[in-house]
Amino acid sequence: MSTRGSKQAKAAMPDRQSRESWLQAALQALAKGGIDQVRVEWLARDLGVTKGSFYWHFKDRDQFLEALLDYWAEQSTQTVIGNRSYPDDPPARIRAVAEDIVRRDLAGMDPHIRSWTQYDPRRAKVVASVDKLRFGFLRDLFVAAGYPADDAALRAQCLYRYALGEQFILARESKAQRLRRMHTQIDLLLGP
Amino acid sequence: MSTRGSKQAKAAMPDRQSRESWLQAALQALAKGGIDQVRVEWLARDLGVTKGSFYWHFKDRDQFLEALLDYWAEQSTQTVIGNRSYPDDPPARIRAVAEDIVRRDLAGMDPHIRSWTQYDPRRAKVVASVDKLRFGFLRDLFVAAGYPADDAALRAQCLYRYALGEQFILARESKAQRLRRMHTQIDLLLGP
DNA sequence: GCGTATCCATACGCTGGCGTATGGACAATA
DNA sequence: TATTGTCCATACGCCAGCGTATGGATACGC
Repeated sequence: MSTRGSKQAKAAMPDRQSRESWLQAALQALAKGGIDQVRVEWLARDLGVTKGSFYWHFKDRDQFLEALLDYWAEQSTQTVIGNRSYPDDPPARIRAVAEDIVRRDLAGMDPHIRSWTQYDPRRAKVVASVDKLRFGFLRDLFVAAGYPADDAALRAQCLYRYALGEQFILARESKAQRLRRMHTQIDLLLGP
Repeated sequence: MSTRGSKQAKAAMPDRQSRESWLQAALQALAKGGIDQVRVEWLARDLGVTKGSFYWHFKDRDQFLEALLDYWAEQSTQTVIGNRSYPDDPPARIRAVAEDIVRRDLAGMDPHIRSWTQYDPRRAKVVASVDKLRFGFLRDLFVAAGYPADDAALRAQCLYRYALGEQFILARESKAQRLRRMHTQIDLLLGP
């Protein structure tokens, strides 16, 4: 599947398939224990190969981590935006998007990402762009719901920060509880 | 100062002074770059001593990290609760506490702490207890503001998650902007 | 078949950070 | 002055994880 045809040119596609599998494995490791769980030899063991493969696909660990951050940015924006078809009614739309955020597999990754990229300007820039994109998406929803631009922005920021904070809490809760609380927050934001 | 008298017993107090300075330095390192910035020899360099001191005060790095987590828990609960004298009027009280949270030096530490302790049951337990304490404090404020227990709890949870999420955002904002947004959130929570 | 490109295995050197062993500096007490 | 206890410096062994060098395997084109 994918673009791995049989008669591809020589230096054209640098074999995305296996390259992406490394990144995927790294994301999983990152989600579990933070960035210091992303070790070349550990990922190799997870994938059932050796380091030889890694150093064929990537120059070194640093460059790999850069690629990993970009990969995360791509994943975490694509999955939130544009994927599903949401209802047209603005309030219902906001609720649907918010519920989708709660359900996301990428949920829980953010603490590790932020902890990792903080105080590294180059990396923080990538995270900031993701924030900007996700926030803009939420803001437009509030604009569509009829709030003036300033107010919509403020409400979107509140919702976004709430959603991020939700990922922090390690408490074992049912998804229903999280959804109920999320609805509480949204209902407040959809008020006057 | 403190309890470091001249005629203390032999094995009574294990010299808290210098022990705490190690923990303090570790907290600062943690705030900057996460838990993998907390390295024995790096802290020693920061403190102007050598590892010899560290291994006199602590058994090994693992035990030190346990102590560090407890130290953080102690700091981050004591600073929020009980320290200052807040106004008596419940709404004003909530605002004052929230502003205090924004101003805290410990702000920004939470992502590192959460990323570090996630998926480590023993450590997660410590963080959960801190959450419980801070949440309880906020909930009582809403109860004092006249909300029934269930509603107060829900609103406190919303506020707490919002405050945590605020620490995630790396965007360079003025403190005034953060305060204004915080007031927006609080005003919503103090509504019907 | 032969050459070439792609992808991975094996083996090795190297470094950074942990932990330990040992002794020295300093203060307090006798 | 001698002794004891507290705290730190120095020097070393050790290992995990990074990166490299090299060769083997497989598939494809000629």
